[in-house]
Amino acid sequence: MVTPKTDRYIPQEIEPKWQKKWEEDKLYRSVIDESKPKHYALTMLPYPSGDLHIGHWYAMAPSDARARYMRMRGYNVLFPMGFDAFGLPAENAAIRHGIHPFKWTMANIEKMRRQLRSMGAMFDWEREAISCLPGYYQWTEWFFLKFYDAGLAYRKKSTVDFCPKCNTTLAREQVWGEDRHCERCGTPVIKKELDQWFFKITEYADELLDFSKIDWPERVVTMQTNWIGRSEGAEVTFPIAPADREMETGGEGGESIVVFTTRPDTLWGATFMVLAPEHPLVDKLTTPEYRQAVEDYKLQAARQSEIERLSTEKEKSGVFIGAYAINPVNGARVPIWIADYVMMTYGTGAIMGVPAHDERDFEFALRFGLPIIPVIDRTDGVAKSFVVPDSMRAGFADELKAAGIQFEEKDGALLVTLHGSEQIDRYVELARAHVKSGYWIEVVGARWVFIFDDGVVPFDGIEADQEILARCQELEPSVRQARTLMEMLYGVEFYRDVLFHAEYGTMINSGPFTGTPGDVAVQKVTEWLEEKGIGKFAVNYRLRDWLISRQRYWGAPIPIIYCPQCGTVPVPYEDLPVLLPEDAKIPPSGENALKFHEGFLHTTCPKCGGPAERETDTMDTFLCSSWYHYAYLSPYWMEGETLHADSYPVDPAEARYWLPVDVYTGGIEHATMHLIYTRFFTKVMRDLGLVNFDEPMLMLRNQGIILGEDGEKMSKSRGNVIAPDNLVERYGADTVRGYLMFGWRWEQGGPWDSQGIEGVVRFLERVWNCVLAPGYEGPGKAEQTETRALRRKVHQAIRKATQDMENFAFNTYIANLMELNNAMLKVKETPLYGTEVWEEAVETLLLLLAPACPHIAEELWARTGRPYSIHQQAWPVWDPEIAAEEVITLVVQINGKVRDRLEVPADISEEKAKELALNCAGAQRHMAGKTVRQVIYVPGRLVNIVVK
RNA sequence: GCCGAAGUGGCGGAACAGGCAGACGCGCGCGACUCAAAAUCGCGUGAGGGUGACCUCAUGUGGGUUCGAUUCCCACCUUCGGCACCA
Repeated sequence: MVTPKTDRYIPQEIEPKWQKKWEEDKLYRSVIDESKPKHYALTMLPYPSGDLHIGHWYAMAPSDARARYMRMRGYNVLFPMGFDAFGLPAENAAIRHGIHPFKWTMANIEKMRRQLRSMGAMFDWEREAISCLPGYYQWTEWFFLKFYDAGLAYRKKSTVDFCPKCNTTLAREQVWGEDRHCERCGTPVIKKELDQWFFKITEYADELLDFSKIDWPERVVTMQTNWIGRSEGAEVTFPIAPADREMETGGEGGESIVVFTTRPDTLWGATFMVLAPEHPLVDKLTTPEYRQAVEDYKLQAARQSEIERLSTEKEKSGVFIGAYAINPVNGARVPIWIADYVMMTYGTGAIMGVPAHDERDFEFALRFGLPIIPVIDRTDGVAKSFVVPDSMRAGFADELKAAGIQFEEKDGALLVTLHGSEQIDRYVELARAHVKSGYWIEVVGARWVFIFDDGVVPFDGIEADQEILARCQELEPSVRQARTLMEMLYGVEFYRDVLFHAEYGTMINSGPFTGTPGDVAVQKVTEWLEEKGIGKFAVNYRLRDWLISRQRYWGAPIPIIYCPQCGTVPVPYEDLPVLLPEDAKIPPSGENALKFHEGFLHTTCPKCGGPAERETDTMDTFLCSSWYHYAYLSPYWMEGETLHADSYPVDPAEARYWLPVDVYTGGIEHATMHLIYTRFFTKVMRDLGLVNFDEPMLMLRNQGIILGEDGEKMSKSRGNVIAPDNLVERYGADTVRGYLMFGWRWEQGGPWDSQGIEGVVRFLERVWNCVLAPGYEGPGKAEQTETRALRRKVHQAIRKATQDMENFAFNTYIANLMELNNAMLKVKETPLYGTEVWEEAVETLLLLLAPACPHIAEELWARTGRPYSIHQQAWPVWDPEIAAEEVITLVVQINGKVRDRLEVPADISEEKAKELALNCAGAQRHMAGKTVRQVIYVPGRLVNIVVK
C-alpha cells in the first residue's frame, strides 16, 4: 500500500501542484443544484491594499475550513471572494506615484489574487466581484436611485464631520475615539457645514434593534443596540411667554419650543430651558439687548467643537437670550438659554432644565444662579441638617440623643443625618422647639424645610426659593452673595451628596401629581400631557441618518444632476451607469478630481434638456459593501444592457437559490458600520420587493486580531509585521492554516508566536510519516481490546471534530486531530498496523484533516491509492456505540476531595460503584474513625462520601 | 462616568449541563540515537512538603450557595473593547 517513495513532506512541491489541479478541474465551482441543501458561507471582502495581511489569513483560512467542512457534510457550498475596490488609498497612491487609481487598484488585485490563491481556499473565482468596475457600480448607483425614489435619500445642509487629511466628509460611524479621529487615517476630524446626501437609516431604527431572526454574537448585538440608542420619553411643548412675544421680529405669535425628555415626571422642576446654539428659534427669540452676547456665544460654540473638543471636563457655558417660556404644567415663567451641552442633532435640539434631577442641568444652574427645585423624593429616605454653633437653645443635643438621632459634632456644629420620615418629623419638631431667634435651621434631602423661630417654611417651589433666601440673607450676611437657596446649601460641604439625585422616586412639589410613586410617575404624567395636549409620548434614537457623500473621485458617482431650471434631477435609470471619467487628473491637493473635470461636470438636464451640472460627490464605499454578497451571485449582471427602475440587480435564479447568507465571518470592527449598513440595505430591499427576507446574514462569527510578537498591533513602523507570503514559502500554506486555527481562540486572537508554529510543522510531518512510513512488521495478531480501543478513539475523534467545527472551535479541533495522530503513532508499532481498523483510522484522520490542511490531505489521500478528490468525500459519521467508553475512571471523593480513582466498567451499577468506593484504600484511609453521613453518586463520574 | 467581554502553569490555551483543574501545543529538563551537533524518538514538567505510599495549597481578590464551584450569586481589583454632555 505504501508507495515506494516515502519521501519527506515538502509542502512547496505538493501545494502548487494541487492548487493547479483543483483549478483545472473546477473543483470549487459552485453551481445551483436543487438536489442539495445550499450553504452560503461568506467572509468579509478585503480592500485591495496590494498586500495580503496575516489578519486576512486569520479571517479567511478558518472560514474556508468551515466552508469545506460544510461541503463534506453534503451542502452545496458557495464561498466567494471579491474586492472592496473604491476608496482613498488609491487616490493617495495616484498623488504620490502619479499612477491612476484604476491601474493601481487593479494591479493590487492581481497581486492579492495570487496571494489568496496560495491559501488553497475553496473560493469560487468565477464569482469574483470588484466594486470599482462599471458592471458593479452601475448597481450601486441603481440602488441610490431606488433609495431616492423611495424617499430614503435626501440632500441637506448640515454640520458634518470632515477629515482634513482625506479631504472628505465622514459618517458618524467613521469618526472614532475620544479625539474624534478619522477611522481610516487617524487625523482628528473637523466640523463643516455642507450640502450632503443622507440615507434615512433612522427610519429603520426600531427594526434594526430586533435581532430575533439572527444568530449574531452578543457583543455585536450590544454594540448595535447602544449605537442605535433608543430612549423613550415625551415631547413637551413650552409656549413662549406672552410678554416677550412682542419682541419677536417675525411677530407671528404662538411660538413654542418643543423639548424631548425621558423624565416627564420631573416637569414641575423645570426652571429653565436650553436650546442648542444652532437651534433655529434662537435668532427669532433673542431680544435686542442680548443679541450681541448670543452671537458671540454661537460663534465661540461653533469654533469650540474644533478646538476644545478634547477638554471633556470643561465647565458648563451658556448665555441667556432674553426670552422666557412658560412651563405648561405649572405656568412658571422660565428663562431660555443657549448652551453647547445641548446638541442640535439629538432630540429636538432643546431641553427643559431640571437641575434638581439631572447632573448636567444641576451643574449649569449652579453656575448661572438658576433656581433648583427638588420634585422627586429621595428613595433612601436620608436627610441632613447642619446645626450652626449657638443657633439652638441648650439641651438640643441631649434631646437628639434621647430621640435616637445620630449626629457628629464638629467645631461646635452638629452634623445630623436623619433616616426615614418619622425621624425627620421628630427632628423638625425638636428643632422648632429649640431654634433661637435670629437663627434658622434647615433639613435637606428626604425633606426640604427651613425652620425659623416663628415657624417651619417648606422649600417647595420657585417662590419659596426666593422668599426663604431673602429671610436667610437678612439674618446671615455671609450668604448674601448666593443667588438661589441651592447655591447657599451647596456651600455646606456636608450637604453636597444629598442635594441632587437622578433616581426614579415619588413625585413631590408637583401640584396634582405630588405623591405619585416613582414606578408609575412617567407613564401617568405622559398620559396626562397627551390628554391636555401639552405633550406626547416620544421615542428618540442616538442613531443619525447615514451621511453617504464623499468629496472624492474614487467612488461610485451619486447619479444626480442639478439643473438651474428643474432643480435636483435624478439620472434616469436608463442612463446608468454614470461612468467615472478615466482621464481624470487627481489634483495634488487631494481635492475631488470630478469637480475639475469639465466633461464629467457639464451635462444636460434629463428633464428639460438644458445645460446642467452633475453631482461630483461620490458614495461612501460602505454602500458598495452593503450589497456585495448579492453581487457575488452574478457578478456584473446586465453589464452593457440598459437598466430600468424595475431591473433586478442579480440573476434571479441565483438569488432564489443562494440567499440569504448562512454564515458570515469577519472582524468586529465593523459592528456599527458595515454590519448596520448591510442590515439596513437588506430591509430596504425587502420593502422594495427585491428580496423576501429580513436579514442579510443569518449567522455571524467574529475572529480576533493577530498581534505582533511583541504583543502590539502589527505595523510597518514597529517592524513587527508577519507576512503570510514568507510563512507560506517557509512552511507551506497547510502549516500556516493549521497554526492560525490551532494557536488561539479564534474569536480572541493574540500575539504571533514564531516558535508555536513549529508545533504544527511537527504535527503535519508526523501525520505524513504516520500515513506513509512503514510500521510494525513482526509476528503477532491484533488483540481485540486494542482493536476496539483504536476504533473508539477514531469515532471519538470524529465526534469531537464535528462538534468543534459546528462551534467554530478551531483550536480544539486541531488539538483533537493531534491526539488522534498521537494515538495512531503508538498503534503503528503493534500488530494492529495495516489491519482494516488501521486503514479506517488513516482514512478518518485524512478526512478530518482535509478542511484545515487541504493539500497534505489530498496528497496523502492520493498516495494511499484513494480516489480523487478527498474534498469530494463525505464527512465521516461517528457511531455512538463504538465511541462509548467501556471502562471509566470512577473518582472517589471524601468531603469533595479526591482520595482515590478506580477503573470500573462504564455500565457499573450505583450500588456496585458505592460499594467499591466505600471499600477502596484511598477512601478507607480518610474515613477512619468518622461516620458516613451521605454518599453521592454521579453516574459515570464519581462517588462523593460525606463523613463527619 | 456608562455599557460589554475577559482574568486558569514560564507561554498559547483545554475542561459536556456544578463533578478527576491544566487536554493539545510551545518552552524547559533528563534520556536514547550520534564522534559531535541538529533533527527525530522516549520520559518528565502548577507550587510547596515527605525517603515513600502520600499530604497541603492552587483557576484575579474577598465573601456566599452546594456533598462538591474555573463553572452559579454578591462585592471588589486588573486588562481589553465600545460609547461619552444623547436630555
